[in-house]
Amino acid sequence: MRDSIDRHIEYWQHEVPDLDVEVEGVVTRMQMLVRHLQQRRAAALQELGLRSWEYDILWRLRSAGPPYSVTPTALAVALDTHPATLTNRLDRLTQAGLVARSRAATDRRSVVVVLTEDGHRAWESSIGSQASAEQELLAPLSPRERETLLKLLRKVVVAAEADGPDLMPSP
Amino acid sequence: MRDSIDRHIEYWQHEVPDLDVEVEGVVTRMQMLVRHLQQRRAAALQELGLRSWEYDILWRLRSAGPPYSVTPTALAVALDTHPATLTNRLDRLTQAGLVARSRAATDRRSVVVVLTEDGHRAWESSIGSQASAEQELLAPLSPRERETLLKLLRKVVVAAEADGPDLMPSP
DNA sequence: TCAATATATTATGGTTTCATAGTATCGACG
DNA sequence: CGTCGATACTATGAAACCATAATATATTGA
Repeated sequence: MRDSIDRHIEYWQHEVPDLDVEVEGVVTRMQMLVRHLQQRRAAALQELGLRSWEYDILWRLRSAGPPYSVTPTALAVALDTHPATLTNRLDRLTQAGLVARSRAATDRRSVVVVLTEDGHRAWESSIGSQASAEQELLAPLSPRERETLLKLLRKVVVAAEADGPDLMPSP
Repeated sequence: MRDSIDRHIEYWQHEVPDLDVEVEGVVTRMQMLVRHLQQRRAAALQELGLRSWEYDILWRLRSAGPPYSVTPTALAVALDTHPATLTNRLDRLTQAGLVARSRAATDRRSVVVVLTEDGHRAWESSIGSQASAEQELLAPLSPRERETLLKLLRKVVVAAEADGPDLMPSP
């Protein structure tokens, strides 16, 4: 069984002979799958009136656990966005009533962003569609295959983290 | 052996009990690996005075094969960027002397973008670092493991393409 | 052939993002 | 204590991006 990536790599071989077909095949498929999932997630969120970046912020706050508060700096690092961009986005989320800012008790330079009740509701209404999109993507694999895939990816991640910072930034 | 994604998912379970740990583990790792690779690629390109989007366009033109020409519309689809954004970027690449525009012979509504000699040189100077970054990432896997990973990913891609368009847009 | 519709690209204006600098607070050290 | 450097966030202006519409050419069908 072949897919569009097979066809492309076969085609590229004419142009770039010293291409590692297997490496390219793995990397390109991961890129395409991530992009595909992003598009599906964005479409599902749009139905609920949310943008991807809005969901990402809500998700970060939610996964921080009670009291569901994170500083803008931590959010900027975790979401890989410019601090000034985050200020703008938090303004808009505040405007929409999904988050609120308040001064940190311990360090008054800091601001903490917290989920409002509306924010919790917005997140809860969208988490289901997000999770099911991911499950749908991996549905063609058997439980055994999924486990194998997980182990292989973990091996790659472990090695990548051995000589560098975590790939998963902490909130 | 555990990685940062294991730690995070374990943590999330407290907050989101009905989380499919395995699905989340696979999806999150693919996302993180793709992001990591993008950052490494961008860093390597910066050394050569190129931006990621510049490389992407050069790569698309190169992989099109002789005469290394593609229309802006095809590029916009393949690179998933807005046509107007592409116009702007082609302006800048033309300014830099890496590509040139000319009217298509068969359809004079169309424009074809071609690689200049400088464009070819720029691409050739960067392809090596790109390929080696990808190989480095997958180095921890044995040939057998890489093959397994490839097959599993292909299976997912094949299923995703069964009820939709190709994940890999054609140039 | 000519009108009508479709296609390919680019120009324009509004929104978003980014780089820089500014304000306020904290911590360390004399 | 008081100054100095470091940290946390945000305001400002520049750059990039996107949605829309405009221009030019092609294609179709009387």
